[in-house]
Amino acid sequence: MIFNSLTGRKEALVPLVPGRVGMYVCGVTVYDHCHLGHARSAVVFDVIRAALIDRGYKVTYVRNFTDIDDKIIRRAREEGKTSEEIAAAYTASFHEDMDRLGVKRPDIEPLATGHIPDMIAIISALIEKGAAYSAGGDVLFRVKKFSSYGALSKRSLDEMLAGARVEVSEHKEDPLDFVLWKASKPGEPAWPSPWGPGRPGWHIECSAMAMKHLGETIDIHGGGHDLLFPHHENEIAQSEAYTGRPFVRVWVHNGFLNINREKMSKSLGNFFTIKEVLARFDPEVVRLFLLSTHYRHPIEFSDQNLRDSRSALDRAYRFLDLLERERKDASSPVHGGGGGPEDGGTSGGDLLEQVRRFEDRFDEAMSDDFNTPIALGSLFDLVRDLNRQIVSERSLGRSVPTELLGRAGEAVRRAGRILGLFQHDPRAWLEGPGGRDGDERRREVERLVAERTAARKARDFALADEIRRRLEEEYAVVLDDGPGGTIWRRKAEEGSGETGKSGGEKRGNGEERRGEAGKRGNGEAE
RNA sequence: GGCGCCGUACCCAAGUGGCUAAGGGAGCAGUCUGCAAAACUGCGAUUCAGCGGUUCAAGUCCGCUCGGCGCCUCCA
Repeated sequence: MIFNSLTGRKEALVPLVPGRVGMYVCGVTVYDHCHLGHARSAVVFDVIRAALIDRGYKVTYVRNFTDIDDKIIRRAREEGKTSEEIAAAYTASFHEDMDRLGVKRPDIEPLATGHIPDMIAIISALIEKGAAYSAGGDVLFRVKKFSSYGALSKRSLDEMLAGARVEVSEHKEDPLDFVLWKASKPGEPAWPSPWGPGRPGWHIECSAMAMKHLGETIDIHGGGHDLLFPHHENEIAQSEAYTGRPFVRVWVHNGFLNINREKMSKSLGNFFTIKEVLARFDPEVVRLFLLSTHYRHPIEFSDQNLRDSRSALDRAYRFLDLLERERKDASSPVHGGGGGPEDGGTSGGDLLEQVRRFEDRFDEAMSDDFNTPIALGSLFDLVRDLNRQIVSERSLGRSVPTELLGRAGEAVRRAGRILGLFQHDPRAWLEGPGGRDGDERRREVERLVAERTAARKARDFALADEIRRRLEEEYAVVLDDGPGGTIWRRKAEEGSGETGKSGGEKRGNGEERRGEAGKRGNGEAE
């Protein structure tokens, strides 16, 4: 089941072509670095795509770049560069962010500037059909000609007019009409067209790119909730007026990422870039955080929430590490841990049952409108259940059959592949980042641990404790004496501070606020 | 002004008519441990913003009130 913004309820996904899903998601306008709100959208649809593939669909995922637009032009002018240079730079920045977040590349990443002829073709056809008109070098869509306008955003033409915030331009026949083609001013980037040099309006590019790559009717069209109106409403109008067929079967909109209860956005200036966040938190921590709330609900960005996610992720990795160590122990002759495959016993049966139950619950959750919070809940249930089993077997002098340990680990890893989590080796994750000094640090830690083990053997606990203290203070390493020897892991480090402390103070100046300052809450209360 | 969303324990967060209100984080206590850590066990909402209503049964449906937010303009 998948929630469709158009119908307002969950529906079964019925692709146009059985077994294949065409999915288009509105990408970003490449005029600046992306903030965490953009990351949410990308991660959400990354997971949706993976869940669909897991369910056996052949998915074609298209996500565009808006690489020509007023903001890009403005930015280029400010920096004395070309629009192309700006677009290229921030496209690269976006890719870097996505790669770090483990967001897989879509199958196709079309550029608006690469589809100008397609847009012109659509616009020309719309004019012929009387759905659009040219005026003063612009081409506008005649909204009143499209009777079902407002179906997606559930508002009537009258209501929209009553809103009175619609820009009334001199060329418009009607205030609600929107631009398909925009005449360029001298010096601005321009493409030749039947209506003179100009550039595409924002909405037409998505229609053109979606239809070009996925056909006239696409199965899933997604984007942030803020795109629902007018962007997606306009896409529907122009596309359906053009083809006469339904444009999209299921509309999917992700909720906002809030900060201090407000939407994180460029125009409010209350954003943290993905790079800023990743400087303080591991990408998987960020992903877990983003997936811990259902994709349609708002999620609150805060240091505390990120730290909670880090703790939760550590718990999962500790569990995965335990599985692997148990496996080694059980198969090592030294331990002779009896847990051969035939040792199944009663607990083995329970355990297999628990793993299966987890798989079922996980799939069920993901199938129910991609309910990642429930999916994660089922995962942590499994963690608790298996930890419990392992402890109880241990107390009986036995170990859990290695096959089942492997089966459990695989189940978690499969879930992790869909969510983009648990992609690290558990020991490497727990021990902390390697890097240039990593090996050096590791050797030193190992040496101290061995030294302490010797001290413990000699029952020199004073020295052992001293070494532990040193490891914690100098290496931020915490020790864990277990039946299989001493293991160590990095202490959950405190974030380095700056970014999160302010907790979303608005950025005072910044170009984003230009002309917008005071739009809200500028102190002039009535 | 129009349309819409949200309000669940200290924090985060599922649950959308019916078993004891998932799960994570934090806290406290216990088991284990030379000491720790982890893990496990127990404690923690007789209650789901408030008030009415529908129903045999409501956190879940309806109405009102209070509080927060979003879209209507570029925005994931």
